[in-house]
Amino acid sequence: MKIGELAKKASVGIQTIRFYERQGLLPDPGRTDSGYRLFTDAHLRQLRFIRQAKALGFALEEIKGILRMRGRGQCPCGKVISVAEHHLQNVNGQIRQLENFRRELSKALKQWKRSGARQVSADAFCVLIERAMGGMTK
Amino acid sequence: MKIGELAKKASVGIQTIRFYERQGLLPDPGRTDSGYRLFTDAHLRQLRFIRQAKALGFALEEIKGILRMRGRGQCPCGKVISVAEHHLQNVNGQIRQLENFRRELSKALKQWKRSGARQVSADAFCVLIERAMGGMTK
DNA sequence: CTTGACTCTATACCCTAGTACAGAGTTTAT
DNA sequence: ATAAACTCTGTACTAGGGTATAGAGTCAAG
Repeated sequence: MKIGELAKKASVGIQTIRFYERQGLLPDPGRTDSGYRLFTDAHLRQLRFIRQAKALGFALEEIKGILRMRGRGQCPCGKVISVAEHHLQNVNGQIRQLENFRRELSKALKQWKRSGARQVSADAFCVLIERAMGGMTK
Repeated sequence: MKIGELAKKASVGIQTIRFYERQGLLPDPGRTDSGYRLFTDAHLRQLRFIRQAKALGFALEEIKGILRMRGRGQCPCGKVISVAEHHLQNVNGQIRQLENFRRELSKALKQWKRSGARQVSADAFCVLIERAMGGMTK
């Protein structure tokens, strides 16, 4: 398939595909005689994988590393695991922070709405954020 | 206090403080006769607030808006609330995604570790990410 | 009174992840 | 055969959030 079709199927822009190719995130597609890129379903799968991993918070560089390892078949070292574990740490931290914040925020929103919400100062909001951060490691 | 002391107390770089000042996130500090910035404890509190809000995922522009509202005392409109609600939506989505991913990832990590971990291919990791994304809205 | 640490402005640069545009060539539908 | 739609390369630009450097002035200790 040509680049436009791939872009549509993966819901990304054409420029983005060429950008990923330049960054080494997508393998060289074949070309027609006239130089048009010709992608396969494997490219589509990989492109979707990239977007998914990105949505989970992986940086393009990390994704590239993972793809490189995958390309070599079995991974002889614990690198995949350490990448995953590292990310898991971050994920845990983020979840804790966000949950804390959500709890405080939704509590405050309810109260504010009940009380007419006309007296909500941004100051109260700031205090809320400060409270929501309380007990955080970082 | 001078900029270096403030930087230390808030654990940010000196450049960052000047950057925030330029961006309108910190009010004009006073100056000595020779032009050195002189910050107060109020600046320190505000700077800490900025870092906290940032850690919660607010963009500098949003933080600026909140601070502007706080500066005007009471907020006459529901703007503070709508900022908060909007962010809460995002937070909920992020938490759901991350929890899903964490569950899958930690499960897989345990299995891999038990089984010697020498056979963990990056491919398995990719499959995991694909599974972790399953049932996601976006 | 000099040396080293600190601060000033201004400008430039970094990274991440794209997005846009110009100008040329190619394919497809009518 | 021609216009619309598509693709190519290369370059430049964007936004967000800083970080670095140069060259000059200032402050404190010995």
